[in-house]
Amino acid sequence: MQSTGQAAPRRVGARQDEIREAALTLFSERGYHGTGMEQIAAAVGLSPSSLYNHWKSKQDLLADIMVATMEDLLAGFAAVVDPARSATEGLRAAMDAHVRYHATHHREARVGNRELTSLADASRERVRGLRQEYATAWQQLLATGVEQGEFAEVSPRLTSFALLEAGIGVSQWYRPDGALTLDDVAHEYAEMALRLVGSRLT
Amino acid sequence: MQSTGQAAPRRVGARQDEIREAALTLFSERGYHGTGMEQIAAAVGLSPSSLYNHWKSKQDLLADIMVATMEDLLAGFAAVVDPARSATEGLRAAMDAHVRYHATHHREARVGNRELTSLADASRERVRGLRQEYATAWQQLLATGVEQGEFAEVSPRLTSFALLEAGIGVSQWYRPDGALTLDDVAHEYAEMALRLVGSRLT
DNA sequence: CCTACCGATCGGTAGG
DNA sequence: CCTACCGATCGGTAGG
Repeated sequence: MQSTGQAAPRRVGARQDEIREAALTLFSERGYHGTGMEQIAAAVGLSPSSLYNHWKSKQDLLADIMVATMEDLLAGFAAVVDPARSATEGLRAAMDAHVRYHATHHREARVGNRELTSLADASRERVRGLRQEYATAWQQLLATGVEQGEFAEVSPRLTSFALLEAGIGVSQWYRPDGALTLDDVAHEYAEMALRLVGSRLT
Repeated sequence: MQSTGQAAPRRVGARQDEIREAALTLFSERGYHGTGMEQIAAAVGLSPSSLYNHWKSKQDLLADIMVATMEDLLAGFAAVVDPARSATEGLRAAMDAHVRYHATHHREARVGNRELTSLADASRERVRGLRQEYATAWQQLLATGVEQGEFAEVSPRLTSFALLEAGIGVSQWYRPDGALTLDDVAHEYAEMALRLVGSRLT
């Protein structure tokens, strides 16, 4: 929780960010248990013991990374989905943001999706709660579209699971220097989402 | 590779299977690097050193599990997709099998999707090759449907990524004692697949 | 299949 | 921010 809600004037140290960044890369490549504090230290040019001047523990680094990831996804959803507009526009915007996030944050996506069981109880429950919040927001968006007759009679639950998972998968294959631009991919997936729910406003 | 291609008359020991089973459960719960040989031994009531009478190494257990998983998925696809039938029937059958596998093998799905980087070079390349083979089979199935005008003009690559990922996701939430039966889920996802490609034969 | 044990590495602390 | 070091645990082997 060191990266959010810090109203104190003393800003977060650059070294702290540097260490977090190195940990994020290594956790995503080798997994939490496959990464040693010594490797993180080597990546930033410090001795292992010096890391503890910036972070309480290895576990704290993981918790900060995973909580921030879910908060970013939730903030992204809230920023682009306007409840005053149609469910079609909401779904298009949500899928666009969801895919953009995963295409540009493959390290966060990888860690977020494989290390839930590596978290200590308290932070695991916190991350689980945020994930549930995100899933519920999607499900409600789809339920609204179905109720208002804007979407076909699909299952909001199954459809939201399928769309979320498909979007997360983008983090596994998207490359900035590939044939498809970020705009292309985000647009294609948003169109897929509207096709899957059978939106009548497209 | 101890579970496949064993033409020798001496059959695979029950103990070997027992150990593999325990390793699969533990790897899926705590990850490969988060699991110790001592925990696997405790799960089957042996001392850690006795495991080495049945398996060469911890790494060998992981390789066997991950290779077998991909071979099962490929065999499942080949068993249900009949090239003589329509692309629509092929996609329906492929998605049905894909979802059934993931709903009933959540441990294998979890390990398969998070431990690729924990594999030693040789087996990692082997698993990567099998994954590529599976992805290509799906992509070709979709390309055929598009070429023959049976599906809409979707991107076989992106659509196959989305469908594969959505189906894998089922392993994360499906419960045998839940509201939806295995048949329900497999059927719903197969319908989603046909809707996503805009099949004209439904 | 076990006891006994190997060197290596783990996350983290003491003390300055 | 470093050196020096802690106890614990790691995967694996020797020998019977």
